[in-house]
Amino acid sequence: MRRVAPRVRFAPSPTGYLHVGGARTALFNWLYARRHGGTFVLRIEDTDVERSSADMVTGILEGLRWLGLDWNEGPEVGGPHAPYFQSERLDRYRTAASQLLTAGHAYYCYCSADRLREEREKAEARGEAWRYDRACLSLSAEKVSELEAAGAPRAIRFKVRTGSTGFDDQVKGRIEFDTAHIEDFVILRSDLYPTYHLSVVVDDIDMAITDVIRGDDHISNTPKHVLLFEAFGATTPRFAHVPLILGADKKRLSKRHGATSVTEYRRQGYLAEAMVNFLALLGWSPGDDRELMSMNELVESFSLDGISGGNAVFNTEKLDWMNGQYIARLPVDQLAKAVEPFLGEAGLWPPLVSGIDQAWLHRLLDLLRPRAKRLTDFVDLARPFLVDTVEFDPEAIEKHLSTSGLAGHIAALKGTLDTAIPFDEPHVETAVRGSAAERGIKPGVLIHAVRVAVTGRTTSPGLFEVLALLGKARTIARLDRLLLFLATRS
RNA sequence: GCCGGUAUCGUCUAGGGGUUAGGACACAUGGUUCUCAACCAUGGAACCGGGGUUCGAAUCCCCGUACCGGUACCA
Repeated sequence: MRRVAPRVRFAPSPTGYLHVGGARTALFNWLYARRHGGTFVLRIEDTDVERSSADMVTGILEGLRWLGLDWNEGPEVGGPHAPYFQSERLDRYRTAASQLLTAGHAYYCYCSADRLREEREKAEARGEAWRYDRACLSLSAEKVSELEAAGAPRAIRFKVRTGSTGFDDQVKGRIEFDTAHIEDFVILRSDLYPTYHLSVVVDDIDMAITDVIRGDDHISNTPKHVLLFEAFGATTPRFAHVPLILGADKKRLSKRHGATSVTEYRRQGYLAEAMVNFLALLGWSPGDDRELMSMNELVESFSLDGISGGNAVFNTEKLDWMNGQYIARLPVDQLAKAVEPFLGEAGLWPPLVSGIDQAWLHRLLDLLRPRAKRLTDFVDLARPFLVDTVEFDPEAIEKHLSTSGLAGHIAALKGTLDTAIPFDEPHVETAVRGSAAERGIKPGVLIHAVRVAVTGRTTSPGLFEVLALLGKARTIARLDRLLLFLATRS
C-alpha cells in the first residue's frame, strides 16, 4: 500500500569499474523502481578525489547502459536534483555540516591523524577496540583559540547520542544497535571534503530517496546514517540490504576470481539479457520455479521479499548455460549483429571468400548456435566456413583419414555429389549414403572423412547441413584438397 | 577482540510445525545420431550441531559452530 512512488538510487563510487555485485545492486534498484512506477536515480559518489577517476565514471555508465539499466535522473540526463556528482555538491555538505555544528549535533576535532592512529594501535595491542575518546568535545575556549591560531587542521565529528538505534530492514528484519559501539565519526574532513556518511545522507534527503537498496556491507554504516537523518530532522528512508556476491571460494569477489567487471563479461561474449537474468537470480527468486525470465517478467515479479538472506556464490557454469539459452533464442539478425564484432576481431568478418552474404551468415549461425555458450565460441565454430582452405587437425587425420582405399571412395563420392540437384541437405545425404552403399562401406567412413575434408576437424554440425551450406563448389574444392593430401601422404 | 548478519543438494534457490523436502546449473547413465553440441528421459546429491517448545521441528526459541560484513579524516 504505497502512497508515493518510490525514489531509489544507485550510488557507485568511481574508484573502480562496475563489478557484478554493483551491477546487481543497480539492477535490484532499477527493478524496484520499475515495478512500483518509481524513479531510479544514479548518483556518483566521487568524494574520494584520490581514488576517483572520470574514466571509471564513463565505464560505469557504459556498463549500466549495456545491461539496459537506464536512469531517470543522473549524469548525462540531469534531473530536478542536479548535480548528481557529489564532487559538485561540496558546498551543500559543508553547509549541512555547519548546520549540525550549530545545532549541537557536531563539533570540531583537532586531533591529528598520528594521534588517532597511535591510540588505535595501542588499543589493538591490548586487544581492545578503540573508539574516538571525544578529546575535542570539551575543549576550553582558550585551547580552541590556541589551536586555531596555530592553524591546526580541524575536522567535524558527529556527536553520537547515547541509547540505541535501529531500523527495519526490508530483507533482514529489525536490526538494533547500541550507540555505545558507534564512535563520534568524522563527517567533514579537515580538507573540507565530506565523508561518505555525511554526503550519502545529505543527498538521500535532498534527492528525496524513499528506499535505500544497497549491499550488505553497509549494514553497520546504517545506524550512523539513521542518527544523521535524525539529527537533520529528516524522515529515514526504508532500507533493504542485499547479500553480497562471492567467488567460488566463498570470499568476496576480487580480481583473483577472474572476471568481475561487467565490461569484462561483455568482452567475453555474454549477452546483456543473460547477464541480467543471471544476476537477478543471484540472491533473489520470484518464488516459483522460473529461471529464464525476460526484463519484463523480472519487473513484474520483482519484490524485496524474494531476496534471500545469505551471500551467493557467483556460478559461472550456470551463467554459461543461461547465456547459451539466450543465444539459442535470439532472433538471428540480432545474433548476427552481436557476433560480427567478435568475428571481425578475429579477422573473419567481413569474409574474404566470395558467396557469403548476410542470409548465408544467418544460416551458418543457426547451424552453430546450439554449440555456443558465449559469442566468442562462434569464432572458432565459424572459422572453417569463412576461410578459403582449412587445416587438417592431426587428430582428425589419424582418426578418419587413414582408412584404406579412402582416396578411391572420395573420388567416387565426387561424382555422385554431382547428381545432387539441388545441392541441398536431403540430396547431399542421398548422394553420400548412396555412394557409400555402392562402394560397400559404412556411411560413417565417408561422413567422417568428408567432415575432416571440409572442416578439418572431428566435430561439426551435421555433415549434410554443412555441405549444403558450403555449396557444391566449395565442397568439391575441399574434396580435391583432401585427395591431394591423400596422394602426397602415401 | 568487539558489533552486526547469514546458515536447505557441490552451486543458485523454493518451501516452511505433519511434504516421497521441489526446481535449475553441474555431474552420471540412457535415448536420438554421421561426430560434437543441442534436445528428451532417468539417477545420485541437502535442511550446520546441541538443547528446548510441541503429539510432531528442517521449519519457532536459545546456545554453540562456521562463514560473511563492519570496526578509517575509503566508499
